[in-house]
Amino acid sequence: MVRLFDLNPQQLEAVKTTRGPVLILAGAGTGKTRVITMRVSYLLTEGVSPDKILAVTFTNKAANEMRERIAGMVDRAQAKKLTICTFHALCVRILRQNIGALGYKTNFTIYDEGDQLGLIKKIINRVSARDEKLDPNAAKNFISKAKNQRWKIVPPDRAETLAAAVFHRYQEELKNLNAVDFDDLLVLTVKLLDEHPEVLARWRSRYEHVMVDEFQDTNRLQFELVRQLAGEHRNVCVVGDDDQSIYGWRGAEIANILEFEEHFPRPRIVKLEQNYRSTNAILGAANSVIRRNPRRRPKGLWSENGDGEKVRIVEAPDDREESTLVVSELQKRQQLEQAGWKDFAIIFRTNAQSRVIEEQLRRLQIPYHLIGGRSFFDRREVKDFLAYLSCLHNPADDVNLLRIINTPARGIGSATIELAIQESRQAGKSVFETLQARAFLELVSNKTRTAIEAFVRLLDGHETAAQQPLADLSQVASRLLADTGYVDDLRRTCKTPEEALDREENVRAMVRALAEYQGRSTEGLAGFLAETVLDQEREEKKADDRDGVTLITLHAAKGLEFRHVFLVGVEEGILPHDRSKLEGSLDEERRLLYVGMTRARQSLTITHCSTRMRYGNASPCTPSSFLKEIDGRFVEHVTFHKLANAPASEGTARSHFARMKQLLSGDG
DNA sequence: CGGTCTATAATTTTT
DNA sequence: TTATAGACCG
Repeated sequence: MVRLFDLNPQQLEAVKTTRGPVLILAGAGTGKTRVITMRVSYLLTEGVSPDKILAVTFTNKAANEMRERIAGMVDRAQAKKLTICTFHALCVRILRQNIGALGYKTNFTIYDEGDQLGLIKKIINRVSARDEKLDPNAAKNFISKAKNQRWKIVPPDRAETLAAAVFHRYQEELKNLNAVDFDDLLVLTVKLLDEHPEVLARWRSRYEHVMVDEFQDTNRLQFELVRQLAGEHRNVCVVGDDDQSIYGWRGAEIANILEFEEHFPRPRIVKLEQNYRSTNAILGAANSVIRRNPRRRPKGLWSENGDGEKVRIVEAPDDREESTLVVSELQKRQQLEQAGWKDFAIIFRTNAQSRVIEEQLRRLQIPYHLIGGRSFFDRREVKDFLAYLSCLHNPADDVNLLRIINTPARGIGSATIELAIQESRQAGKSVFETLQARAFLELVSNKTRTAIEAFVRLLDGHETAAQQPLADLSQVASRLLADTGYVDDLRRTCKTPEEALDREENVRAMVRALAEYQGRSTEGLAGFLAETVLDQEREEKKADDRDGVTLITLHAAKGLEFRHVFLVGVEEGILPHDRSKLEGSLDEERRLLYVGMTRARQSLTITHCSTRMRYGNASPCTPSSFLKEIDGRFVEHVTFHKLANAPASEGTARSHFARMKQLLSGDG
């Protein structure tokens, strides 16, 4: 049953306002997730049919969590009928049914960013003259930005820039390949609903209530989609916090939340400001920083958790000393409070900062858990594996074919590949088809021809095996790996045996994932590939339940909380990052600091250095200008010397003392 | 063709 | 410092 009596008045209002547009401004730690799940349950008790409710999130993780929490509150059968998914998954669902109207086939494949880059490189080579060089990554960003702003695709003859020409070609090519990229999922869905009223009508009536989580992260297209789906009945409830908008560089439009009323007039606006996470010292400090941002919805977090210890700001001589200090402070606290390592997080702006800290933690044999960095799915061997599978599924997929055509090296070099691409373009055929064309084979040397023929036979054979109705796909995959000698090659090319072992294990994990998928689905290779592309949840589950200190970037830390937080490297140039000044996104950097600060429940320590090793040499550093903005009442400046020599810092000793007192008074 | 060497650049990363 | 992309030679 829905336990409404647990909610504070604002939360209650958010839950019970079920008609018309609602904007819930949910500050950090204000029980947002509870409000969303309760609201869904409440809708059900009001008699709304579960299949009329749509809840959209950004990540699969968030969607899964929401689903689980709701499942624990309501009838199982009802919970199953709710639509809880990411924007992208929703788009796939819509497109799989109706993309035909846009001239694509319903079995389109989804390109991830790697595939995208591969295609762009191919096009740049073709379009641009030798003297002109265009950075493929820059082109990719340009294309993504253009799509998210709903630019019209400019025909190449009228394109003012090379980038625009590449954009046009890219889009053409994608359609030929019957492929869509991540952005297209949104672009095409919005286009579809825009141009086909009958489709729009169908999806509009499908959902009577639309909820969106992390609304501050939506981009223009996502907002447009929400408007299309909810524009008529206007039962739309968006939840977010403009102060935690940190993905502007990815196209998130903070204006969506700031100017919500313009698109959904007269909404009910509910501010959740009571924080259940942190002490008032932490909240006061965080409030004083974020208040400086010009464009935001004013709000202030408060809590009933007491003042707590002051936020400590420490200056260290250099980054190495900084790590030593942070790690030893952390260790002291852990012992004093009998805390688990899981209670601690060290948060930084850039991944590179984690290195020195890791060294320190390793030296003291403190378990830790580094989040992010390179995603599992960005690993070379994982991508190769998926590319092989894609080729089995669809050999006409040039991008994936080119990825593995000479991996491991099998005697098909760049000159041959170049020639094959050219031929395939002239003949209007896929590269794989070209490789089998007599005309093409006559152009290459005997040796190369043999290599190509062997490659074609290899793919053909396994493709046939994979297409068998009852094929054991994981077995086909293992055999393919063996036949290509991929694993042997992996071992050979790795510098250290550990690396080889690690990579080998990654490949095995993919084979296992495929077996697991086949155990629960009948969608075959296509289904596995689509799911894998859209749910690249990192393989960190094992590490998750092990005890350990969390090392994490500010971005990745959003949404998490820790008892004790160390925010390191808070220096001008790092936070705010130098690049942000060029881009004029200082506000977003301030929000990053705000997000970092509000992760802490009990204690927050901010450190900065006088000198830092940057790219191999020492460079002087000054404290972040944001630090001056923190209200002095909540701060304690601790000198490095004092901290380094004291057996326990003042703050720690005080909290220890408080704890003792609590124990003695018998209510601890 | 395939390995090695040198130049270059360097946030953040939900799908 | 380090990763990676392109140039260069065997």
